[in-house]
Amino acid sequence: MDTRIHLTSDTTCHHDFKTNCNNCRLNTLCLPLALESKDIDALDAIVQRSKPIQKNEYLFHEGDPFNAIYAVRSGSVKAFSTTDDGREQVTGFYFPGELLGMDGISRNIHASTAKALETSAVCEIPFESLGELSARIPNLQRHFFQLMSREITEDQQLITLLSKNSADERIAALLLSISSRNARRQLSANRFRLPMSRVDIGNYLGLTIETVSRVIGRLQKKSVLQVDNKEVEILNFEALTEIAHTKVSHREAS
Amino acid sequence: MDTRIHLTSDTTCHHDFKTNCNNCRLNTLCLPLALESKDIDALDAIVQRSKPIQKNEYLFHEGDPFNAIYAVRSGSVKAFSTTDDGREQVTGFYFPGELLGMDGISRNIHASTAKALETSAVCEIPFESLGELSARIPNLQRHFFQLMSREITEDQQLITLLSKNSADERIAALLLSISSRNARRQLSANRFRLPMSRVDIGNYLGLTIETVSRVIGRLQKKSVLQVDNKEVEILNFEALTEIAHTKVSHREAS
DNA sequence: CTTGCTGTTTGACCCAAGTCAAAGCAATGA
DNA sequence: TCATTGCTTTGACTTGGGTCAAACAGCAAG
Repeated sequence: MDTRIHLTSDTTCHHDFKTNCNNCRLNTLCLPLALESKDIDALDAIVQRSKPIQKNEYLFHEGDPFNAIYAVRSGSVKAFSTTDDGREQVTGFYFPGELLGMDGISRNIHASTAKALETSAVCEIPFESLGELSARIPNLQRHFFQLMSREITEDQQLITLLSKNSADERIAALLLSISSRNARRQLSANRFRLPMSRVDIGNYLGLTIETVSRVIGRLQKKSVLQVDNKEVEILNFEALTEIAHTKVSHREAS
Repeated sequence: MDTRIHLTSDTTCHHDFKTNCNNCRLNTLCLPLALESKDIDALDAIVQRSKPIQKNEYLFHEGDPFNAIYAVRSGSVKAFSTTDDGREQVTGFYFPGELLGMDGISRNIHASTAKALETSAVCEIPFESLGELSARIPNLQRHFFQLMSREITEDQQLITLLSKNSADERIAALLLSISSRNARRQLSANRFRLPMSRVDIGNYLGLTIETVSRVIGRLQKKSVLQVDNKEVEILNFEALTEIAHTKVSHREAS
Protein backbone atom coordinates (compact mmCIF):
# COMPACT_ATOMS: atom_id res chain seq x y z
CA MET A 1 0.00 0.00 0.00
CA ASP A 2 0.88 3.60 -0.04
CA THR A 3 3.58 4.46 2.47
CA ARG A 4 3.07 8.18 2.35
CA ILE A 5 2.23 9.81 5.63
CA HIS A 6 -1.48 9.98 5.68
CA LEU A 7 -3.00 13.26 6.59
CA THR A 8 -6.43 12.55 7.88
CA SER A 9 -8.99 15.21 8.38
CA ASP A 10 -7.86 15.14 12.02
CA THR A 11 -4.80 17.17 11.15
CA THR A 12 -7.05 19.92 9.96
CA CYS A 13 -8.48 20.43 13.43
CA HIS A 14 -6.66 23.74 13.52
CA HIS A 15 -9.46 24.97 11.34
CA ASP A 16 -12.95 25.86 12.37
CA PHE A 17 -14.60 23.16 10.34
CA LYS A 18 -13.67 19.88 8.71
CA THR A 19 -12.40 20.76 5.28
CA ASN A 20 -13.19 18.44 2.44
CA CYS A 21 -13.84 18.68 -1.26
CA ASN A 22 -17.58 18.41 -0.77
CA ASN A 23 -17.91 21.47 1.40
CA CYS A 24 -15.05 23.39 -0.18
CA ARG A 25 -16.22 26.73 -1.42
CA LEU A 26 -14.03 26.22 -4.50
CA ASN A 27 -15.41 22.91 -5.65
CA THR A 28 -17.11 24.51 -8.60
CA LEU A 29 -13.75 25.77 -9.90
CA CYS A 30 -11.34 23.09 -8.87
CA LEU A 31 -10.84 19.45 -9.72
CA PRO A 32 -14.18 18.22 -8.24
CA LEU A 33 -16.10 20.21 -10.83
CA ALA A 34 -18.73 18.11 -12.55
CA LEU A 35 -18.27 15.15 -10.23
CA GLU A 36 -21.07 13.44 -8.39
CA SER A 37 -21.00 13.58 -4.64
CA LYS A 38 -19.77 10.02 -4.17
CA ASP A 39 -16.99 10.60 -6.69
CA ILE A 40 -16.01 13.74 -4.86
CA ASP A 41 -15.70 11.64 -1.73
CA ALA A 42 -13.35 9.28 -3.54
CA LEU A 43 -11.27 12.22 -4.71
CA ASP A 44 -11.41 13.73 -1.27
CA ALA A 45 -9.94 10.56 0.17
CA ILE A 46 -6.70 10.99 -1.76
CA VAL A 47 -6.36 14.74 -1.33
CA GLN A 48 -4.02 15.82 1.42
CA ARG A 49 -4.46 19.15 3.11
CA SER A 50 -1.62 20.74 4.95
CA LYS A 51 -1.47 23.60 7.32
CA PRO A 52 -0.91 26.94 5.60
CA ILE A 53 2.44 27.73 4.08
CA GLN A 54 3.97 31.12 4.77
CA LYS A 55 4.92 33.79 2.28
CA ASN A 56 8.11 32.90 0.38
CA GLU A 57 7.95 29.27 1.38
CA TYR A 58 8.26 26.74 -1.41
CA LEU A 59 5.73 24.16 -2.47
CA PHE A 60 8.26 22.35 -4.64
CA HIS A 61 11.48 23.09 -6.45
CA GLU A 62 12.46 22.63 -10.05
CA GLY A 63 14.24 19.27 -10.25
CA ASP A 64 12.38 17.74 -7.29
CA PRO A 65 10.89 14.33 -7.95
CA PHE A 66 7.32 14.74 -9.08
CA ASN A 67 4.70 13.06 -6.92
CA ALA A 68 1.72 15.32 -6.76
CA ILE A 69 -0.05 18.27 -8.23
CA TYR A 70 -1.37 21.06 -6.06
CA ALA A 71 -4.57 23.05 -5.82
CA VAL A 72 -4.49 26.47 -4.26
CA ARG A 73 -7.08 26.73 -1.49
CA SER A 74 -6.31 30.23 -0.27
CA GLY A 75 -3.64 32.83 -0.90
CA SER A 76 -1.59 32.74 -4.08
CA VAL A 77 1.45 31.06 -5.54
CA LYS A 78 3.88 31.89 -8.32
CA ALA A 79 5.60 29.31 -10.48
CA PHE A 80 8.89 30.00 -12.18
CA SER A 81 11.68 28.14 -13.89
CA THR A 82 15.34 28.96 -13.95
CA THR A 83 17.26 29.21 -17.19
CA ASP A 84 20.71 27.75 -17.81
CA ASP A 85 22.28 31.06 -16.95
CA GLY A 86 20.46 31.46 -13.64
CA ARG A 87 17.78 33.90 -14.65
CA GLU A 88 14.21 33.23 -13.64
CA GLN A 89 11.10 33.17 -15.74
CA VAL A 90 7.79 33.44 -13.94
CA THR A 91 5.46 31.11 -15.82
CA GLY A 92 2.30 31.67 -13.87
CA PHE A 93 0.41 33.04 -10.90
CA TYR A 94 -2.06 30.69 -9.23
CA PHE A 95 -5.12 31.71 -7.23
CA PRO A 96 -7.63 29.71 -5.17
CA GLY A 97 -9.28 26.95 -7.17
CA GLU A 98 -6.38 26.73 -9.62
CA LEU A 99 -4.10 23.74 -10.15
CA LEU A 100 -0.34 23.81 -10.54
CA GLY A 101 2.53 21.41 -10.98
CA MET A 102 1.27 19.68 -14.11
CA ASP A 103 4.48 20.51 -15.95
CA GLY A 104 6.20 17.90 -13.79
CA ILE A 105 4.32 14.96 -15.26
CA SER A 106 6.29 14.70 -18.49
CA ARG A 107 9.67 13.90 -16.99
CA ASN A 108 8.48 12.86 -13.55
CA ILE A 109 10.46 15.79 -12.20
CA HIS A 110 9.14 19.23 -11.39
CA ALA A 111 9.91 21.55 -14.28
CA SER A 112 9.35 24.67 -12.22
CA THR A 113 9.53 26.00 -8.69
CA ALA A 114 6.42 27.08 -6.79
CA LYS A 115 6.66 29.77 -4.13
CA ALA A 116 3.91 31.26 -1.97
CA LEU A 117 3.30 34.95 -2.63
CA GLU A 118 1.51 35.24 0.69
CA THR A 119 0.32 32.91 3.43
CA SER A 120 -1.54 30.24 1.50
CA ALA A 121 -3.23 26.90 1.90
CA VAL A 122 -2.93 24.20 -0.72
CA CYS A 123 -4.29 20.75 -1.35
CA GLU A 124 -1.81 18.13 -2.43
CA ILE A 125 -3.15 15.58 -4.89
CA PRO A 126 -0.88 12.56 -5.28
CA PHE A 127 -0.58 12.00 -8.98
CA GLU A 128 -0.36 8.24 -8.81
CA SER A 129 -3.67 8.05 -6.98
CA LEU A 130 -5.23 10.62 -9.26
CA GLY A 131 -4.30 8.47 -12.25
CA GLU A 132 -5.87 5.38 -10.70
CA LEU A 133 -8.99 7.27 -9.74
CA SER A 134 -9.24 8.81 -13.20
CA ALA A 135 -9.24 5.36 -14.76
CA ARG A 136 -12.29 4.51 -12.64
CA ILE A 137 -14.17 7.79 -12.89
CA PRO A 138 -14.51 8.87 -16.52
CA ASN A 139 -15.72 12.33 -15.56
CA LEU A 140 -12.64 12.87 -13.46
CA GLN A 141 -10.35 11.73 -16.24
CA ARG A 142 -12.05 14.02 -18.70
CA HIS A 143 -11.98 16.92 -16.32
CA PHE A 144 -8.31 16.47 -15.57
CA PHE A 145 -7.53 16.30 -19.28
CA GLN A 146 -9.44 19.53 -19.61
CA LEU A 147 -7.51 21.23 -16.84
CA MET A 148 -4.20 20.25 -18.45
CA SER A 149 -5.48 21.47 -21.78
CA ARG A 150 -6.49 24.74 -20.21
CA GLU A 151 -2.96 25.19 -18.94
CA ILE A 152 -1.80 24.73 -22.55
CA THR A 153 -4.22 27.27 -23.97
CA GLU A 154 -3.33 29.76 -21.24
CA ASP A 155 0.36 29.34 -21.93
CA GLN A 156 -0.37 29.92 -25.60
CA GLN A 157 -2.23 33.09 -24.76
CA LEU A 158 0.79 34.26 -22.82
CA ILE A 159 2.99 33.39 -25.81
CA THR A 160 0.80 35.56 -28.00
CA LEU A 161 0.86 38.37 -25.47
CA LEU A 162 4.66 38.30 -25.26
CA SER A 163 5.12 37.94 -28.97
CA LYS A 164 2.69 40.54 -30.23
CA ASN A 165 1.71 43.06 -27.59
CA SER A 166 3.15 46.28 -26.22
CA ALA A 167 3.96 46.90 -22.58
CA ASP A 168 0.64 48.69 -22.03
CA GLU A 169 -1.31 45.85 -23.57
CA ARG A 170 0.50 43.25 -21.51
CA ILE A 171 -0.15 45.02 -18.22
CA ALA A 172 -3.77 45.65 -19.12
CA ALA A 173 -4.24 42.00 -20.04
CA LEU A 174 -2.71 40.81 -16.77
CA LEU A 175 -4.91 43.09 -14.71
CA LEU A 176 -7.99 41.93 -16.58
CA SER A 177 -6.97 38.32 -16.09
CA ILE A 178 -6.60 38.79 -12.36
CA SER A 179 -9.86 40.71 -12.27
CA SER A 180 -11.83 37.97 -14.01
CA ARG A 181 -10.27 35.29 -11.84
CA ASN A 182 -11.37 37.30 -8.81
CA ALA A 183 -14.87 37.56 -10.21
CA ARG A 184 -14.96 33.79 -10.67
CA ARG A 185 -14.46 33.52 -6.93
CA GLN A 186 -17.22 36.03 -6.20
CA LEU A 187 -14.72 38.70 -5.28
CA SER A 188 -14.64 42.22 -6.60
CA ALA A 189 -13.60 42.53 -10.22
CA ASN A 190 -12.76 46.20 -9.74
CA ARG A 191 -10.83 46.36 -6.52
CA PHE A 192 -8.17 43.92 -5.45
CA ARG A 193 -4.73 43.52 -4.03
CA LEU A 194 -1.91 42.33 -6.24
CA PRO A 195 -0.14 39.59 -4.31
CA MET A 196 2.99 39.76 -6.46
CA SER A 197 5.73 42.37 -6.63
CA ARG A 198 6.50 44.61 -9.58
CA VAL A 199 9.53 42.44 -10.22
CA ASP A 200 7.31 39.39 -10.58
CA ILE A 201 4.91 41.22 -12.87
CA GLY A 202 7.77 42.41 -15.05
CA ASN A 203 9.37 39.02 -15.12
CA TYR A 204 6.09 37.33 -16.05
CA LEU A 205 5.33 39.81 -18.81
CA GLY A 206 8.85 40.12 -20.18
CA LEU A 207 9.26 43.73 -19.03
CA THR A 208 11.57 45.55 -16.65
CA ILE A 209 10.22 46.87 -13.37
CA GLU A 210 10.78 50.42 -14.60
CA THR A 211 8.50 49.80 -17.56
CA VAL A 212 5.87 48.19 -15.34
CA SER A 213 5.98 51.18 -13.07
CA ARG A 214 5.78 53.66 -15.93
CA VAL A 215 2.87 51.86 -17.58
CA ILE A 216 0.94 51.80 -14.33
CA GLY A 217 1.71 55.46 -13.86
CA ARG A 218 0.45 56.18 -17.36
CA LEU A 219 -2.77 54.24 -16.76
CA GLN A 220 -3.34 56.20 -13.56
CA LYS A 221 -2.84 59.50 -15.32
CA LYS A 222 -5.48 58.41 -17.82
CA SER A 223 -7.82 57.63 -14.89
CA VAL A 224 -8.10 54.02 -15.98
CA LEU A 225 -6.64 52.78 -12.73
CA GLN A 226 -6.13 53.89 -9.19
CA VAL A 227 -3.10 52.14 -7.75
CA ASP A 228 -1.68 52.44 -4.28
CA ASN A 229 1.28 50.14 -4.07
CA LYS A 230 -0.38 46.71 -4.37
CA GLU A 231 -3.95 47.90 -4.07
CA VAL A 232 -5.55 48.26 -7.46
CA GLU A 233 -8.85 49.78 -8.38
CA ILE A 234 -10.03 49.61 -11.96
CA LEU A 235 -11.81 52.91 -12.57
CA ASN A 236 -12.58 52.38 -16.24
CA PHE A 237 -13.09 48.78 -17.17
CA GLU A 238 -14.04 49.62 -20.74
CA ALA A 239 -10.90 51.60 -21.33
CA LEU A 240 -8.72 48.91 -19.82
CA THR A 241 -10.29 46.27 -22.05
CA GLU A 242 -9.79 48.58 -25.00
CA ILE A 243 -6.12 49.02 -24.17
CA ALA A 244 -5.60 45.28 -23.79
CA HIS A 245 -6.91 44.68 -27.29
CA THR A 246 -5.51 47.68 -29.11
CA LYS A 247 -4.12 46.57 -32.39
CA VAL A 248 -0.65 47.93 -32.90
CA SER A 249 -0.45 48.11 -36.67
CA HIS A 250 1.80 45.14 -37.17
CA ARG A 251 2.15 43.80 -40.63
CA GLU A 252 -0.01 40.85 -41.40
CA ALA A 253 1.54 37.49 -40.93
CA SER A 254 1.53 34.19 -42.80
CA MET B 1 -13.51 27.25 -48.92
CA ASP B 2 -13.11 24.42 -46.54
CA THR B 3 -10.21 22.28 -47.58
CA ARG B 4 -10.58 19.83 -44.73
CA ILE B 5 -10.50 16.24 -45.79
CA HIS B 6 -12.51 13.37 -44.59
CA LEU B 7 -10.62 10.62 -42.92
CA THR B 8 -11.84 7.08 -43.10
CA SER B 9 -9.75 3.96 -42.69
CA ASP B 10 -10.75 2.98 -46.22
CA THR B 11 -8.62 5.69 -47.65
CA THR B 12 -5.48 3.96 -46.44
CA CYS B 13 -5.72 1.33 -49.18
CA HIS B 14 -3.76 3.61 -51.46
CA HIS B 15 -0.56 2.71 -49.64
CA ASP B 16 1.78 -0.12 -50.52
CA PHE B 17 1.52 -1.81 -47.18
CA LYS B 18 -0.90 -1.77 -44.34
CA THR B 19 0.29 0.95 -42.04
CA ASN B 20 -0.27 0.38 -38.38
CA CYS B 21 1.15 1.55 -35.10
CA ASN B 22 3.08 -1.67 -34.63
CA ASN B 23 5.14 -1.33 -37.78
CA CYS B 24 5.26 2.47 -37.77
CA ARG B 25 8.81 3.72 -37.82
CA LEU B 26 7.77 6.41 -35.33
CA ASN B 27 6.29 4.22 -32.65
CA THR B 28 9.19 4.93 -30.33
CA LEU B 29 8.41 8.65 -30.44
CA CYS B 30 4.67 8.76 -30.74
CA LEU B 31 1.76 7.73 -28.60
CA PRO B 32 2.51 3.96 -28.68
CA LEU B 33 5.77 4.52 -26.80
CA ALA B 34 6.11 2.17 -23.85
CA LEU B 35 3.04 0.12 -24.76
CA GLU B 36 3.03 -3.63 -25.09
CA SER B 37 2.27 -5.06 -28.49
CA LYS B 38 -1.30 -6.04 -27.68
CA ASP B 39 -1.98 -2.58 -26.28
CA ILE B 40 -0.54 -1.05 -29.42
CA ASP B 41 -3.03 -3.13 -31.38
CA ALA B 42 -5.86 -1.71 -29.30
CA LEU B 43 -4.60 1.79 -29.93
CA ASP B 44 -4.10 0.99 -33.58
CA ALA B 45 -7.73 -0.01 -33.83
CA ILE B 46 -8.93 3.48 -33.01
CA VAL B 47 -6.34 5.39 -35.04
CA GLN B 48 -7.48 6.57 -38.43
CA ARG B 49 -4.99 7.17 -41.20
CA SER B 50 -5.72 9.38 -44.12
CA LYS B 51 -4.18 9.86 -47.47
CA PRO B 52 -1.61 12.65 -47.44
CA ILE B 53 -2.79 16.21 -47.11
CA GLN B 54 -1.30 18.81 -49.42
CA LYS B 55 0.68 21.90 -48.51
CA ASN B 56 -1.56 24.65 -47.14
CA GLU B 57 -4.46 22.32 -46.48
CA TYR B 58 -5.98 22.48 -43.03
CA LEU B 59 -6.19 19.71 -40.49
CA PHE B 60 -8.64 21.66 -38.36
CA HIS B 61 -9.64 25.24 -37.75
CA GLU B 62 -9.82 27.28 -34.58
CA GLY B 63 -13.42 27.06 -33.39
CA ASP B 64 -14.13 23.67 -34.96
CA PRO B 65 -15.71 21.12 -32.64
CA PHE B 66 -12.96 19.08 -31.07
CA ASN B 67 -13.13 15.35 -31.73
CA ALA B 68 -9.62 14.11 -32.17
CA ILE B 69 -5.97 14.80 -31.70
CA TYR B 70 -3.50 14.26 -34.51
CA ALA B 71 -0.09 12.68 -34.86
CA VAL B 72 2.16 13.76 -37.70
CA ARG B 73 3.34 10.75 -39.68
CA SER B 74 5.30 12.57 -42.37
CA GLY B 75 5.80 16.15 -43.47
CA SER B 76 5.17 19.00 -41.06
CA VAL B 77 2.34 21.10 -39.72
CA LYS B 78 2.09 24.52 -38.13
CA ALA B 79 -0.46 25.47 -35.51
CA PHE B 80 -1.57 29.02 -35.00
CA SER B 81 -4.32 30.96 -33.32
CA THR B 82 -5.89 34.19 -34.38
CA THR B 83 -6.18 37.13 -32.03
CA ASP B 84 -9.26 39.31 -31.61
CA ASP B 85 -7.85 41.79 -34.06
CA GLY B 86 -7.14 39.22 -36.76
CA ARG B 87 -3.42 38.78 -36.33
CA GLU B 88 -2.01 35.29 -36.19
CA GLN B 89 0.27 33.75 -33.64
CA VAL B 90 2.11 30.60 -34.64
CA THR B 91 2.13 28.45 -31.52
CA GLY B 92 4.07 25.50 -32.80
CA PHE B 93 5.63 23.50 -35.58
CA TYR B 94 4.96 19.77 -35.56
CA PHE B 95 7.18 17.09 -37.10
CA PRO B 96 6.73 13.33 -37.55
CA GLY B 97 6.04 11.54 -34.29
CA GLU B 98 4.63 14.67 -32.64
CA LEU B 99 1.07 15.18 -31.44
CA LEU B 100 -1.05 18.25 -31.91
CA GLY B 101 -4.53 19.44 -31.13
CA MET B 102 -4.43 18.93 -27.39
CA ASP B 103 -5.35 22.56 -26.79
CA GLY B 104 -8.86 21.71 -27.98
CA ILE B 105 -9.65 19.44 -25.05
CA SER B 106 -10.35 22.16 -22.52
CA ARG B 107 -13.34 23.73 -24.22
CA ASN B 108 -14.17 20.89 -26.59
CA ILE B 109 -13.40 23.28 -29.42
CA HIS B 110 -10.13 23.61 -31.29
CA ALA B 111 -8.20 26.55 -29.85
CA SER B 112 -5.91 26.79 -32.84
CA THR B 113 -5.75 26.10 -36.56
CA ALA B 114 -3.45 23.46 -38.03
CA LYS B 115 -2.11 23.87 -41.55
CA ALA B 116 0.24 21.60 -43.50
CA LEU B 117 3.58 23.24 -44.30
CA GLU B 118 4.20 20.63 -46.98
CA THR B 119 2.57 17.43 -48.18
CA SER B 120 2.06 15.51 -44.97
CA ALA B 121 0.43 12.40 -43.58
CA VAL B 122 -1.27 12.40 -40.20
CA CYS B 123 -2.98 9.93 -37.93
CA GLU B 124 -6.24 10.98 -36.41
CA ILE B 125 -6.87 9.73 -32.89
CA PRO B 126 -10.49 10.15 -31.78
CA PHE B 127 -10.30 11.65 -28.34
CA GLU B 128 -13.37 9.91 -26.96
CA SER B 129 -11.90 6.52 -27.81
CA LEU B 130 -8.49 7.51 -26.53
CA GLY B 131 -10.07 8.40 -23.20
CA GLU B 132 -11.83 5.06 -22.94
CA LEU B 133 -8.71 3.19 -23.92
CA SER B 134 -6.62 5.16 -21.43
CA ALA B 135 -8.94 4.13 -18.63
CA ARG B 136 -8.22 0.49 -19.50
CA ILE B 137 -4.48 0.77 -20.23
CA PRO B 138 -2.69 2.53 -17.39
CA ASN B 139 0.50 2.92 -19.41
CA LEU B 140 -1.39 4.66 -22.17
CA GLN B 141 -3.05 7.02 -19.72
CA ARG B 142 0.24 7.85 -18.13
CA HIS B 143 1.93 8.34 -21.46
CA PHE B 144 -0.79 10.62 -22.72
CA PHE B 145 -0.62 12.67 -19.52
CA GLN B 146 3.10 12.93 -20.17
CA LEU B 147 2.64 14.10 -23.74
CA MET B 148 0.24 16.82 -22.62
CA SER B 149 2.65 17.81 -19.90
CA ARG B 150 5.44 18.00 -22.43
CA GLU B 151 3.37 20.39 -24.49
CA ILE B 152 3.09 22.54 -21.36
CA THR B 153 6.81 22.53 -20.65
CA GLU B 154 7.60 23.30 -24.27
CA ASP B 155 5.18 26.20 -24.28
CA GLN B 156 6.84 27.45 -21.12
CA GLN B 157 10.23 27.25 -22.79
CA LEU B 158 8.88 29.34 -25.63
CA ILE B 159 7.51 31.82 -23.09
CA THR B 160 10.96 32.12 -21.59
CA LEU B 161 12.53 32.51 -25.01
CA LEU B 162 10.14 35.28 -25.96
CA SER B 163 10.36 36.99 -22.63
CA LYS B 164 14.10 36.94 -22.08
CA ASN B 165 16.05 36.34 -25.26
CA SER B 166 17.35 38.47 -28.11
CA ALA B 167 16.55 37.88 -31.75
CA ASP B 168 19.82 36.00 -32.30
CA GLU B 169 19.17 33.74 -29.35
CA ARG B 170 15.63 32.99 -30.48
CA ILE B 171 16.69 32.01 -33.98
CA ALA B 172 19.57 29.92 -32.67
CA ALA B 173 17.25 28.15 -30.24
CA LEU B 174 14.71 27.37 -32.95
CA LEU B 175 17.36 25.96 -35.27
CA LEU B 176 18.74 23.80 -32.47
CA SER B 177 15.25 22.60 -31.62
CA ILE B 178 14.59 21.57 -35.20
CA SER B 179 18.02 19.99 -35.38
CA SER B 180 17.49 17.85 -32.29
CA ARG B 181 14.04 16.81 -33.42
CA ASN B 182 15.60 15.71 -36.69
CA ALA B 183 18.22 13.75 -34.82
CA ARG B 184 15.48 12.02 -32.83
CA ARG B 185 14.17 10.71 -36.13
CA GLN B 186 17.61 9.54 -37.23
CA LEU B 187 17.94 12.38 -39.69
CA SER B 188 20.88 14.72 -40.01
CA ALA B 189 21.25 17.18 -37.15
CA ASN B 190 23.44 19.44 -39.29
CA ARG B 191 21.71 19.66 -42.61
CA PHE B 192 18.00 20.04 -43.12
CA ARG B 193 15.31 21.88 -44.93
CA LEU B 194 13.15 24.37 -43.08
CA PRO B 195 9.57 23.57 -44.03
CA MET B 196 8.26 26.94 -42.85
CA SER B 197 8.63 30.39 -44.37
CA ARG B 198 10.51 33.30 -42.84
CA VAL B 199 7.14 34.82 -42.03
CA ASP B 200 6.23 31.76 -39.97
CA ILE B 201 9.58 31.79 -38.19
CA GLY B 202 9.23 35.46 -37.37
CA ASN B 203 5.66 35.05 -36.25
CA TYR B 204 6.55 32.09 -34.02
CA LEU B 205 9.51 33.90 -32.45
CA GLY B 206 7.89 37.30 -32.11
CA LEU B 207 10.15 38.91 -34.73
CA THR B 208 9.65 40.56 -38.10
CA ILE B 209 10.78 38.83 -41.28
CA GLU B 210 13.42 41.52 -41.74
CA THR B 211 14.94 40.70 -38.39
CA VAL B 212 14.84 36.98 -39.12
CA SER B 213 16.59 37.61 -42.40
CA ARG B 214 19.21 39.85 -40.82
CA VAL B 215 19.96 37.43 -38.01
CA ILE B 216 20.39 34.57 -40.46
CA GLY B 217 22.63 36.79 -42.55
CA ARG B 218 24.68 37.61 -39.47
CA LEU B 219 25.03 33.94 -38.53
CA GLN B 220 26.20 33.15 -42.04
CA LYS B 221 28.80 35.90 -41.95
CA LYS B 222 30.09 34.37 -38.73
CA SER B 223 30.28 30.99 -40.51
CA VAL B 224 27.93 29.44 -37.98
CA LEU B 225 25.39 28.60 -40.66
CA GLN B 226 25.20 28.08 -44.38
CA VAL B 227 21.71 28.93 -45.57
CA ASP B 228 20.34 28.72 -49.07
CA ASN B 229 16.73 29.75 -48.92
CA LYS B 230 15.17 26.93 -46.87
CA GLU B 231 18.19 24.65 -46.88
CA VAL B 232 20.16 25.00 -43.68
CA GLU B 233 23.54 23.63 -42.80
CA ILE B 234 24.87 24.12 -39.31
CA LEU B 235 28.60 24.66 -39.76
CA ASN B 236 29.46 25.31 -36.14
CA PHE B 237 27.21 23.54 -33.71
CA GLU B 238 29.18 24.70 -30.68
CA ALA B 239 28.92 28.32 -31.66
CA LEU B 240 25.19 28.04 -32.34
CA THR B 241 24.62 26.46 -28.94
CA GLU B 242 26.71 29.19 -27.38
CA ILE B 243 24.63 31.87 -29.09
CA ALA B 244 21.36 30.27 -27.99
CA HIS B 245 22.43 30.44 -24.35
CA THR B 246 24.25 33.74 -24.31
CA LYS B 247 23.24 35.64 -21.26
CA VAL B 248 22.31 39.17 -22.14
CA SER B 249 23.16 40.97 -18.94
CA HIS B 250 19.63 41.47 -17.73
CA ARG B 251 19.14 42.52 -14.19
CA GLU B 252 18.36 39.74 -11.82
CA ALA B 253 14.75 39.05 -11.19
CA SER B 254 12.67 38.20 -8.15
C1' DC C 1 10.81 35.41 -73.60
C1' DT C 2 8.10 38.62 -70.49
C1' DT C 3 4.83 39.49 -66.82
C1' DG C 4 3.28 39.00 -62.46
C1' DC C 5 3.37 37.09 -57.92
C1' DT C 6 5.38 35.76 -53.72
C1' DG C 7 9.04 35.48 -50.64
C1' DT C 8 13.61 37.20 -49.22
C1' DT C 9 17.26 40.46 -48.53
C1' DT C 10 19.31 44.96 -47.61
C1' DG C 11 19.53 49.80 -46.25
C1' DA C 12 18.09 54.07 -43.78
C1' DC C 13 15.56 55.75 -40.10
C1' DC C 14 12.89 55.72 -35.72
C1' DC C 15 10.82 54.57 -31.37
C1' DA C 16 9.37 51.57 -27.39
C1' DA C 17 11.41 49.69 -23.96
C1' DG C 18 15.86 48.69 -21.78
C1' DT C 19 19.76 50.64 -19.00
C1' DC C 20 21.79 53.47 -15.62
C1' DA C 21 21.33 56.49 -11.82
C1' DA C 22 19.25 58.68 -8.11
C1' DA C 23 15.64 59.72 -5.16
C1' DG C 24 11.33 58.38 -2.59
C1' DC C 25 8.83 55.57 0.65
C1' DA C 26 7.36 51.97 3.35
C1' DA C 27 8.24 48.50 6.93
C1' DT C 28 11.37 46.64 10.46
C1' DG C 29 13.99 46.88 14.39
C1' DA C 30 17.78 48.56 17.74
C1' DT D 1 14.09 58.25 17.37
C1' DC D 2 16.99 57.08 13.21
C1' DA D 3 19.35 53.68 10.49
C1' DT D 4 18.79 49.68 7.44
C1' DT D 5 16.85 47.20 3.85
C1' DG D 6 13.86 46.38 0.08
C1' DC D 7 10.71 47.88 -2.98
C1' DT D 8 8.90 51.47 -6.26
C1' DT D 9 9.04 55.62 -8.88
C1' DT D 10 11.04 59.07 -11.95
C1' DG D 11 14.37 61.09 -15.14
C1' DA D 12 17.97 61.06 -18.81
C1' DC D 13 20.04 58.42 -22.18
C1' DT D 14 20.82 54.34 -25.32
C1' DT D 15 19.73 50.63 -28.36
C1' DG D 16 17.70 46.41 -30.51
C1' DG D 17 14.56 45.55 -33.37
C1' DG D 18 10.48 47.50 -35.77
C1' DT D 19 8.99 50.34 -39.84
C1' DC D 20 9.24 51.89 -44.43
C1' DA D 21 11.04 51.44 -48.92
C1' DA D 22 13.32 49.47 -52.59
C1' DA D 23 15.63 45.91 -54.89
C1' DC D 24 16.13 41.10 -55.86
C1' DA D 25 15.31 36.11 -56.76
C1' DG D 26 12.50 32.15 -57.85
C1' DC D 27 8.82 30.35 -60.28
C1' DA D 28 4.45 29.68 -62.82
C1' DA D 29 1.44 31.34 -66.58
C1' DG D 30 0.83 33.40 -70.90
